[in-house]
Order: sequence, then C-alpha cells, then structure tokens
Amino acid sequence: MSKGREIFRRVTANDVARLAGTSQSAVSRVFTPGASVSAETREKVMAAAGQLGYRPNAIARSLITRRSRIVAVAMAYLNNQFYPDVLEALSDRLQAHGYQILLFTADRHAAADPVLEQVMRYQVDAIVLASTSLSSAFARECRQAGVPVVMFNRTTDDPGLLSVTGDNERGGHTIARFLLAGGHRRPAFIAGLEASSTNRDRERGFTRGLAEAGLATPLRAVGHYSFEGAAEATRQLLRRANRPDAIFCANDHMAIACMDVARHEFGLSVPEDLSVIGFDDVGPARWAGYDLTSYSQPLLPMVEATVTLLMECMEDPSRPMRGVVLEGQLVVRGSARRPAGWAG
Amino acid sequence: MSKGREIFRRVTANDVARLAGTSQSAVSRVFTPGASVSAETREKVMAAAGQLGYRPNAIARSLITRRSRIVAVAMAYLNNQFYPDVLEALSDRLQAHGYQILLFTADRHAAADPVLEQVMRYQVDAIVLASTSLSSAFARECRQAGVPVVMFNRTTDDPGLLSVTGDNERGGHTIARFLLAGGHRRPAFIAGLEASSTNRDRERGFTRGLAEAGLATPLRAVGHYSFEGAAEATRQLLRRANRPDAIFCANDHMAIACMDVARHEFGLSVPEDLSVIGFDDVGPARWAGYDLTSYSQPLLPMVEATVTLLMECMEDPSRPMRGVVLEGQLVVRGSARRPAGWAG
DNA sequence: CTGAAAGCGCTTACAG
DNA sequence: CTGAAAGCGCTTACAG
Repeated sequence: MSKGREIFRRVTANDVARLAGTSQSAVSRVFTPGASVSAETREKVMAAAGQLGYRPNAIARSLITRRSRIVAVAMAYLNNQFYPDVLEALSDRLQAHGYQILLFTADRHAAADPVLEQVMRYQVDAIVLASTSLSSAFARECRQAGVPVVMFNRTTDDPGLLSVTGDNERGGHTIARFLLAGGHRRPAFIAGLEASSTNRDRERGFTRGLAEAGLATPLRAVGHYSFEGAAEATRQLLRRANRPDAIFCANDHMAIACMDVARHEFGLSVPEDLSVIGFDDVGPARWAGYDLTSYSQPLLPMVEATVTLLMECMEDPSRPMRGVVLEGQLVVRGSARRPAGWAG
Repeated sequence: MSKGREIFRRVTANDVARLAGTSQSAVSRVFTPGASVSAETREKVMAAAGQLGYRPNAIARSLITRRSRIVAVAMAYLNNQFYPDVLEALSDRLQAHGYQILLFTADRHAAADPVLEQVMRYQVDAIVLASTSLSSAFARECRQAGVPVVMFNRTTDDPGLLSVTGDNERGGHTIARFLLAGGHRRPAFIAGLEASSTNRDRERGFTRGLAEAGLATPLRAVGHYSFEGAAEATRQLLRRANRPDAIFCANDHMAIACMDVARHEFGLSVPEDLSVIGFDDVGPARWAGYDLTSYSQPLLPMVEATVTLLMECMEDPSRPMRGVVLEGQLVVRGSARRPAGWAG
C-alpha cells in the first residue's frame, strides 16, 4: 500500500454515527429503504452524513446481504451496432432497477474464458451472455452455482437455460417469401458464424421458404458476422458465372459490406441488378446511403424481457426456465426489389 | 430472502480448508499471488478447491484490501461507433491488467447523476469519464475521495484532473488547410455539443486555419453530435442561397448524416458539389458508401494512455496530474475534393 | 424506534 | 511455511 493512499481514509457509518450521536446501526437503517427510523434520528444522521460526505460501502453491503446488485454482461462484436444498442438499453433498464453492469468483452471464439471466471468472483447476481461463443457448459455451471443466466440473441438446446431471441426462423422465412414475390430466382445466403443459433435459425427459415416454392438450397458463402468476411463472401458469390439476383445476409452489418462490394467493386446497382436484405434493422440500415431492407429484432422488448426474466429468477431461482421469442417484422426499404402487392 | 436461494450455499475458503486439512489462511495464501505456501499445501488446497468448485469471493477480498479492481466507465452516445470501439479496447486492456469495468451509461445532458453516485458506492478504484456532460465538479469530488478520474476525449480547465484526448485543435486546423488547398471558398462547420471541449477545440482550429488564409468565420449550424441533429443542421446550411462548398462536421457520425442529406435530399454530388469532412475516423468512414475523409483519433494509443495514467495514479495518488494529447492525422478519402499537391 | 453484538468471507500482521 | 486472530464496513436478528 503506497503512502499516498493513506491520506484518503474512507468515511464509514461509524464516523457518521459518532458525529450524529447515534449508533452505527441507526446510520445503516437510515440508508436502508424500508427500515424503521424516527424522523429525528434520520435528520441527525443525514446531516452528519452530508457534512462528512458519507457514501455507504456497497461492497460491505453485498458481503452481508449476499446480493451484489451487479449483473455481468458478456459481449463481443461491438462493431456491429446491434450490440452497443443492446448494451445501452440493457444498462438503462438495469440501472432503473438498481443494478449495475460489470462488462465483460469476451474473446469472440473461446468456449471458456479466464476473465469470465474472474467476473464470477464478484458474486454477480446474474449473467447475460450476448453474442459469444461461450459454451453452454459454462452457463450450466453458473446455474448450478445459483446464478441465473440469460442467453441473449442466442438459444440453446439446454432446457435449464433462459434465452431471449427474435423470431429468427420466421424472419428468414419471411425474407424468402419476399424475395420470391419480388421475382428473384437465384437467391443466395451469406452466413454468419455457422455455430451460432441465430445463423442456423435464420438460414433454416430462409431455406425452408425457398423450398416451399420449389427452389433448391440457395447458394451460400460464409461471412462469420464480420465486415471483411462478408465482403469476401460477396466477392465469391458475385464472381460466379451465374451470379445470384438476391443476397440475404445473416445480419445488417454483413449486408452493408455486401452492398459496398456489389456497388463499388462489381459496379452493380442495388436493387436493380442485385437485391440485398439484412437482419436486425440496426441504425445504419436506415442511413440513406444503404436504405437497407431488413428483418427487425425488437430490441427494446428483448431487453425488457431479459430484465424481467432476470428479476424473476433472482426472486425465485427454483422457477422453471423458459425461452422467450419476440416477433420482429420485415422493414421494407430500397435495397431489395419490392413485390407489387406485398402484404407481409 | 426466498426459499430457493438457500439451496445454493456458497463454497468458502473455510470449506476448502476443512476438506484440505489446512487452515483458512493457507487457502487464502494459495489464491494470493506471491504469498508463501509450500508446494504440498498448495496441492492439497487446489485439490480440495477443485473438488468443491471454490471461487474466491472478490467482494470479501475488496473489503479488506480496499481495492476493488473495478474501474467505473461512464459513457453515452453509444450509437456513435467511436464509443463502442473505445469501450471494447478499454475493456480488453483493463482486463489484461486484472481490472473489470463497471459500466455506467450516463444521461447525455445531466451534469450530475444519481446512478453515478450509486456506482461510487462500489468503491471503484478509478473512473473514466467518456463522452458525458458530467460536471468537472463531480470529477473533483471523486479526486478528493482519492479516486483517480480520467476524462477521456475531453479536457477541462481544472489542473487537478487527468485527461486523454486527440489533438483536436490541430485536426481542425489541418482540415481548414486541406479544404483551402482544395480551392474551397465557402466552408461551413457543423458543431457538436457546444459545451464540449472536443467541439470547441476542433472548431477553434478550423476557424483559425481559415482566418490565416483571410477567410471570415465560417457558416455554422449545430448538430449536437446526433444523427438527426446533424441532418437538420445540414438542411439549414444547404437551403441558403449561397450554400457552402464544403462542410466540416465535428465528428464522423454527423458527417454521415450530412452526406446522406446532401445526396438524397438536395441531389448533390459529393465531393463534386460539396466536400464533407468528419472527425474520429470510425469504422463507417471506411465504408465504400461514404468513403469519408476524416481526421483520425488514435484510439488504441488513447486507450493505452488512459490505462497507464490510471495505473500510475492508483499506484501513487499524490503524483501530479497531467493531460495527454495524442496525435491523429488526416485520412484522405473520397468525400472531399483533393488538392493537387497535398502533403499534410 | 434503538443499540450491542454477531457475522458476511476474506487478508494480513503476528508469533511460532 | 503455517495457524489463530483481528478486522474490513456493513446488515440484521435480538432484546429492550
């Protein structure tokens, strides 16, 4: 401990009690909502606390209450605007409930992570796993330690885990129908991470929609949810002799890369020569330079559902787990040819 | 406390000690890097810990060491890609030093904030104030409580506070010279938040650069660092009879809105009819659809400097404060007319 | 309503 | 190297 630290001795409840002429318990009660204190005591304590600049120590409080009021959030891919938006909304809602976020930026590919082990040591009350490849095994371990885990934008086969997602399969299916109604005959798909449930569900719905109209499994390339990956995937698809007339990208972030490559490297017009559709409906999809048709993820309802699940589960950990699926909708803009009478 | 919670009794160092046949102190030492334990003891303890799934309680540790190894980060404007990028880099670097981030999404306009008061209760070891209007008074209060504060991407007149910024004034000045060299005669400026130091410094440099060439103070509109605000500011500027031939936007996020409005609402070609320049050099500036000329902020060095300052300051709080200014550079792309022989 | 006291799960002198 | 013990700053029965 360096010399400099000593000069800042923290103000404790004891210091306040001494100045206010009460017991330390009384000070604690004044700062505990719902505890019984007389108006007189409260006043004396508040005056003393104000004078000393007292701030209750949440760490000490957590130790004894065994609730830290901290939620760990694991995220990656923050350059996909969907995630910062989620983070901001989640933080706002959690703060409104009196919870703080301990942020954990996960390695994008690791199944386990030493830092998350570290985070667990802070006795977090719950965990939100968003956009990570962290194994379900880890999530299950947390559950066993009594810590609720919500998989955000990701499902799992494990029935013991909570999850909140958009209706990915229906989204993919809707996009297939939209493209077919628009007269496209050679649709292609750019996949995100193959192991992710979002990619699997979106692709499944898309392929099923095409199959229902008698089309074969679409052309396909993998973009790994990254900008550069999607650009390269687009090049692969557009270099083909019989190139696709539409590309559905597993998210907007990749769809933007796809449009850039189509227009600026291949000189194609969107949507005249090529229709492009994304998924998420993030901010940049609305930018006039892209005007991207996209299937929306209902971000605010998803965040709200996540917070609700967490609160319920912290209240009663024995409550049965469930997955929540929230409906999005196709947001039709200018990046894909519009069918004449499209009605959803 | 609900019934369900009880079934998950936490495993403590005492449980491990009992199983391992050692004292609780020994268990603690095994998990304290640098503490002296025999190989034999270490082995017994590790075996028992593994068997029980023991994880040291960081909350209890923090209480006694008086160091939480948590850094509070206050942010807003996460839809400006600069900030998620900062957050991700900051989190990575801090995690590498064994620190975690307690995220605090600030109200964009409040000078003080009840939630930040809450965050302070967690005995954070340091605070990074990025992109907020939180008052310097608050920052000073934290300093007095012995908690180092770094203003990120923001300066202050207060000599008692640390800050890390890009060279905003030089950036604005460079942009002015670049536009002048490109033959522009009616440059305009779209301001961010007028109260922010970044806006003030960028604008000052820009205005000075124009003045040195004999130009008057440029036309000006305020975009408040928001997309819609910048769109409206652009409309104001372009509706004028004698419209500008170049617009410098105080950040890239606004420059993108500006380009969208210029092209899609006013039918202008960029850069033929109008040059647009931004600041930050965020990801979307590189997207082919915008190809935005921008003055870069050296994000990684800024984050690295922030972490270094924090570490130094936590090591020795009496160390004199200093501001760090890191050089960026003009990244010339296609959104602004290029001077024939531009050499920086 | 109020205070004294126990205890949350650790770290760290201290003595051996 | 090791253990017993004090103590970090709180909350919360318990008794008054």
